[in-house]
Amino acid sequence: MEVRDQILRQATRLMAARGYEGTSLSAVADAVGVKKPSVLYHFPSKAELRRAVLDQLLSRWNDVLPRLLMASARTGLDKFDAVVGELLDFFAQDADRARLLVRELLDRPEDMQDTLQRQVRPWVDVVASYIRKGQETGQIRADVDPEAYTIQVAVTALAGIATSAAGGVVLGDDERRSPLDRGRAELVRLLRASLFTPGYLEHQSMKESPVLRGAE
Amino acid sequence: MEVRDQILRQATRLMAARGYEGTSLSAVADAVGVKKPSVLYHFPSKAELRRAVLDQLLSRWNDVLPRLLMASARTGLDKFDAVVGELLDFFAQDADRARLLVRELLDRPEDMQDTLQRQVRPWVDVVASYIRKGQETGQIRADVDPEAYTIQVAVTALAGIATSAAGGVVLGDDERRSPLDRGRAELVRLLRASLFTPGYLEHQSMKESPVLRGAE
DNA sequence: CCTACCGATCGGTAGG
DNA sequence: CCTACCGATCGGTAGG
Repeated sequence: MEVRDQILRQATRLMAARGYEGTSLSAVADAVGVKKPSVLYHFPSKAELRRAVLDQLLSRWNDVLPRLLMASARTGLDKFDAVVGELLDFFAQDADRARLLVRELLDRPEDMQDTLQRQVRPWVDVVASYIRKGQETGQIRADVDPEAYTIQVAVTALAGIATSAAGGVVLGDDERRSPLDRGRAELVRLLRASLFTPGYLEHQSMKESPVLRGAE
Repeated sequence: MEVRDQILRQATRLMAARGYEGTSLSAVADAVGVKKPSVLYHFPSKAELRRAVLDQLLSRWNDVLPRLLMASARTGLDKFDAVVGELLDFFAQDADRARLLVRELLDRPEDMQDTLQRQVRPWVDVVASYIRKGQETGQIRADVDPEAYTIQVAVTALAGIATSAAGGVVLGDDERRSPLDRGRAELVRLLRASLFTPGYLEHQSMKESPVLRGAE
């Protein structure tokens, strides 16, 4: 089992960096320290290896993200910033998987439709229902499209991480903050300012966010 | 010259859909209707073909985008929506090139750093200076980071188009609007609400946008 | 998990 | 712009 996990790890890393077509089974085998036929013993074909890598990615995110969001939603701090911050940190630390998912969306859009429908649609609905609660109590702007907003957050976070290796350099002349921090801070500001009503932002200063507490 | 242009067109289309490694010179030749050595007559290597495709992409965008932004900025309509709308339409109609650029950012992040620094950095500075003017007159929020906001708009627009073939399906059950229109409308709302000051948005209803007129 | 091997396809060249 | 060809590498198999 040790070798199988190593194959998955190295395949994820290599396919994230060079793409599926750009990653040979020999390259995966070399990275693990075995020969090519051993890779094909654990995964009967290259296509099956791709599927296993993607399955592991989605099951990991479906496992970790809910806990992470729940946990940060319970802290006493500014909850919106906490949740969005945790989300961005998670993607940033898991940059290889973020890149790999973007590649899959580009390589096989049709095949990914079913997968997204089953794996991420339920979570979009959960977040959207929180947004609707906030709209009923007047804390969230009435003109927010709950589902579209949620997807926008996910796509933006994903894209920001996936392209950060090259794109961060355009923001290059700030001495105090790294380009990544600067882009991240602006993204959090952008998402917050476009979600909450002006009155709510001014008077509450975002110290408490009933959007997330509403669920408890 | 006819064949050379056809090679560039088909290479752009194929590399956008399948990536550089997933696109063979034979596949490009077949799509054009010639044999592989003819492709290598016009472009001495596959790497040179890639470079030509990317060069054409960037020179086209550097040529078309400025005109497009200037033109839409002069109309009497809501200028912010016009400019952002034109930008999104342009990327949507040029989806192959948007996908290809995202792939290049993933495949060769280091090589793309120089290219971005030279080709897009100047435009980021131009847009950022307009935002600063809007901040001085109080129409744009003081806490907006001009450069980071501009890059965020570009990355988000690019990522939205590049992943729309697969991602649009998650927004699937609205009968009146297509998922793409819905995502697009929410993106425009999000960018607008996070840019302008609440007072300016309420009183002016965005009928005039001095942000862009400031340059005339 | 390995050695040895398979046909197919890759990018690229010679030569016209 | 073509035919003919090159060595290298690809995903995958046989057999142990």
